[in-house]
Amino acid sequence: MKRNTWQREAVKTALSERGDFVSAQRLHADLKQAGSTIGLATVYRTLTDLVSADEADALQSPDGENLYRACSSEGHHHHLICRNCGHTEEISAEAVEAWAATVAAEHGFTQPRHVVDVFGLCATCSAATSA
Amino acid sequence: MKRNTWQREAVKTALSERGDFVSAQRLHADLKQAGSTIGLATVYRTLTDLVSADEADALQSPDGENLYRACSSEGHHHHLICRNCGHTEEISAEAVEAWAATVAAEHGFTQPRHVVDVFGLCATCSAATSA
DNA sequence: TCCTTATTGATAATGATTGTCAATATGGAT
DNA sequence: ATCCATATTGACAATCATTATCAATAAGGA
Ligand SMILES: [Mn+2]
Ligand SMILES: [Mn+2]
Ligand SMILES: [Zn+2]
Ligand SMILES: [Zn+2]
Repeated sequence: MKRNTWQREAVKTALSERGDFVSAQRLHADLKQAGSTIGLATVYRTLTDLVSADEADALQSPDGENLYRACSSEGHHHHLICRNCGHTEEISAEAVEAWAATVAAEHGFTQPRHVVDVFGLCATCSAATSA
Repeated sequence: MKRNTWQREAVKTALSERGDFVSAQRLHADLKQAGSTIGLATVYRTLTDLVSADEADALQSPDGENLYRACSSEGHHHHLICRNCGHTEEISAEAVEAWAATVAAEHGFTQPRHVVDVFGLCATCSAATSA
């Protein structure tokens, strides 16, 4: 009984068009800027739903803000993020997935979740920095 | 001109005795519980300082709270954390280190850093939950 | 002991996120 | 097409961790 609303579509579209990680606050501000009357709470709810449905990925910025991104690849995966320009590339990490599950089990931990992100300087920013 | 205060010592001691990751809020509550008159702002300031001085490790819990821990081991390592009671076990992950470096290089990223933490329910909390 | 000023802590302010709830809109049933 | 039960929305308040203020205090060199 999941209903289709223009609000949900608006969030999905805005997220896809952007490509990089965005905060709920900023996405809402941009939507309003473009003339939308969508509410902030709805943006939060929709983003949370998208993450649950594996249609978007979330991560925490160093200052604690939650950032969201429309994922092109299906299923669980991780990210390689440029800490200078924010450019993001999706990466699979099967070896790490297995490792996380194994190490949790070995220590008697259940319901394991893992946070795996790689931050660095992308090729472009690396070149600019060394120049 | 860094001055030594009993407040700073109290935080360092409390953090060391605990061993696991704690939030500033909880550490402050425990200190007060034990009779200390230390202020909350001071706990926050001291923890931030300890991290800067590499005397403590910090990480973000899944719900966005900042957690701190007095680290015994010097080198780079990761953690297996109970998201219910905060119990922490240090884990080494050589395979993950290598993987992170490799995947970064493959995408042209330089100066790679990684965030790798596993959250779950420890054996004790798992038993309590299922009971 | 004196004095400069780093440090403290009660309190207010900030800011992201979540809860509330009456009004609205969706989609299946009639 | 019309009804209707209820999922969804959005303005607003509430929560909660963290930070900023700033007057009072105390560390430690002179
Ligand atoms: Mn992704
Ligand atoms: Mn550690
Ligand atoms: Zn870049
Ligand atoms: Zn536990």
